[in-house]
Amino acid sequence: MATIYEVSKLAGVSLATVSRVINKNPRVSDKTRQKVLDAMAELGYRPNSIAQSLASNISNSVGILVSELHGPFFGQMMAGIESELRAAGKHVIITTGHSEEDKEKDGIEFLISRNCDAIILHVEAVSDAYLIDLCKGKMPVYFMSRLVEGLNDHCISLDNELGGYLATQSVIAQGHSTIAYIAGPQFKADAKDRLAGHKRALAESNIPFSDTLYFEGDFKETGGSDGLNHFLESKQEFSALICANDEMASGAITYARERGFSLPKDLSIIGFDNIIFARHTYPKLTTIDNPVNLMGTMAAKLVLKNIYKQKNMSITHSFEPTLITRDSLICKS
Amino acid sequence: MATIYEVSKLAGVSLATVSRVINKNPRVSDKTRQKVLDAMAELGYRPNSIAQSLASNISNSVGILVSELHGPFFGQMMAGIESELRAAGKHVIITTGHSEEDKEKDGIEFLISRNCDAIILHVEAVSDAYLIDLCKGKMPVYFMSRLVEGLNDHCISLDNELGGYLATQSVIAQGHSTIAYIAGPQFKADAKDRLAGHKRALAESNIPFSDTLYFEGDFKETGGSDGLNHFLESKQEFSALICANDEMASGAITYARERGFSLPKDLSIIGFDNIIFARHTYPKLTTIDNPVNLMGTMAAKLVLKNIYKQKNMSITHSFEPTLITRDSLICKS
DNA sequence: TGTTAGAATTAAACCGTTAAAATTCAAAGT
DNA sequence: ACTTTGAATTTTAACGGTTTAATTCTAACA
Repeated sequence: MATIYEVSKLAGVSLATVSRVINKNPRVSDKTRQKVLDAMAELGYRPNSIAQSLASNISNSVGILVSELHGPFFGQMMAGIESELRAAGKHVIITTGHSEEDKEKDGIEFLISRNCDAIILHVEAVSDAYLIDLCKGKMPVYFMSRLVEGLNDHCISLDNELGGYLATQSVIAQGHSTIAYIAGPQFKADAKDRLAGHKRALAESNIPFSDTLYFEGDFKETGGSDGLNHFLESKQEFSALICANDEMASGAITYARERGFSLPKDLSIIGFDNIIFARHTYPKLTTIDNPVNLMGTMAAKLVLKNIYKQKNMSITHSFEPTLITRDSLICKS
Repeated sequence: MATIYEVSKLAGVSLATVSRVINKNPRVSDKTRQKVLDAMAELGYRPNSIAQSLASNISNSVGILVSELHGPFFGQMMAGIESELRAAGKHVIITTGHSEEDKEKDGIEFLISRNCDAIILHVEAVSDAYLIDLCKGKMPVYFMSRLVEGLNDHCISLDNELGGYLATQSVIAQGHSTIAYIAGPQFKADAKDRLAGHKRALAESNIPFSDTLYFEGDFKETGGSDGLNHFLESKQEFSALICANDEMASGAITYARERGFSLPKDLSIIGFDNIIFARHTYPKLTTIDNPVNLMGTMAAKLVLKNIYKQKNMSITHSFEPTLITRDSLICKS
């Protein structure tokens, strides 16, 4: 690959001049600029962004850490961030944390060492204290789907407690009073908040929270089937099932039918997240919308505004979940 | 962030010695090594991988270009590549091409300029000629889900033609003879190959291919509903519907039910890819398995073997699709 | 014609690391 | 005691750019 040096030689100008035309610095005459441009074209020159990054301390790329690369939730999130950033000519460096503390830290270190201009994190295993400490460093850090105490400006978050409340309230509004709940892993803040919202709605209607109608799932399809199986084995009565995310709800729906249920007649089910596939279950899944794609673009806008100094960026830090009514939740018969 | 220079000063040794302990070069005495290690710990030193990359021309990261960040197909693919590479201590830089020629080229340029040690591409819009040319360059390039003429060693591919054949053959084996087909975008090689397989199976059974039972979809849910709607409007008779991927099949299933179909009785449907959600449609989707996650790990192994010189890597370049029998395809009544 | 301001350009230092060549050092061989 | 040898270490020059300060060039003005 041709270097800036070869370009400068061919064009008969200095390195600095070539650098200036690369960076669209106006302090170069049209004549000279053209000479340089021609030379670059002739050599097929392309700036080495590693070298640029080292010299200028700007990489035009922002680091992203997600828990997983697959799954509808992270897919939408990454897509939201990337499209917004890409439109502004910035690139994205993605790595994973797998919801494990060590791997999350490792991923963060990697992004920092890659000289990103900023990093956007979706971390679940790492402590608030660690994050607060991290924010004291030189690298600008932003958080997706997590509200860190005192770092509100750095967070784009969803009111998961409200979402959890909304889900349960909707179920109660349909006349259900024996309600099973499959939670997400409780070390994850969003799973915990959703459960808290569930409990608040329950309390508000004077329905006691019952341990026997509670199951901690894994946020995956198997969590839904395992949870439902658990409840069924325990011979509990319940007319509605709340799942802390749509994947578990899908698993539960499929498993319910395997166990001979007719849905939604025999059991009402509600999910959370409103993933694309939620409208392709049968019955179509009633769920709580989590505008994760939008939140992704917002996180991107946040760094565009703060780091790349773009104007006219209005930022919303906090998002509210809404109920999406479909077919899987009906009146208690 | 502390630099190697500060470490060397604190430890009282030269830059080169510090560099040697960073790189685990044995040519340094235990005593000195310890001094350096202590200094690094005290300063919280972390090598700047940008500078390392510039100096050594090795980045320990491999670039990945996918069409989209969301969607089950790419999710599985990225996850497969990443997990294998991560286990070997390598990192991944992901960017997107959005199935558009310009963006694909732009993404490739970005990855090259980032000094990746190799790049793995899932490109759809760019021509074979361009790729052949690209391979002549200095950057090692590998292709996912695409077979480029003469570049077999660089490709990890699925026999899509066979998959298409398999799907149609299975449908015919169930007694169907009026078969509608919703294809993927025909500028994509895999979509074209799947269609070719479909036609071969048809021909083999002396069933004529009918333009009126063909629809070119977009590989998304809407492609399925639009396609089915198109066939329904045209008052064609057909007892089975083949979709070139599972997302379109899901869309078709949902739409069929909206139009009052009872599935699978009124219409048999088969998909392609075997995405996670295929088992959560109702009826559960019969489909063709596309081991894209496995292919991802294989692509990673390929670069681990060729670029990072790891031993004991046995590579499979070509994968075969298999039929996954579930509930959405039944005998013609 | 001689100044001079301002624009265009260049030279040189720097970014944080690796690596080849040069140097120091200690132990072994004669 | 004096090389020889090989390991440990340092020196110095890359890597491919950016950027500041210094310099040259132009053209306008008195």
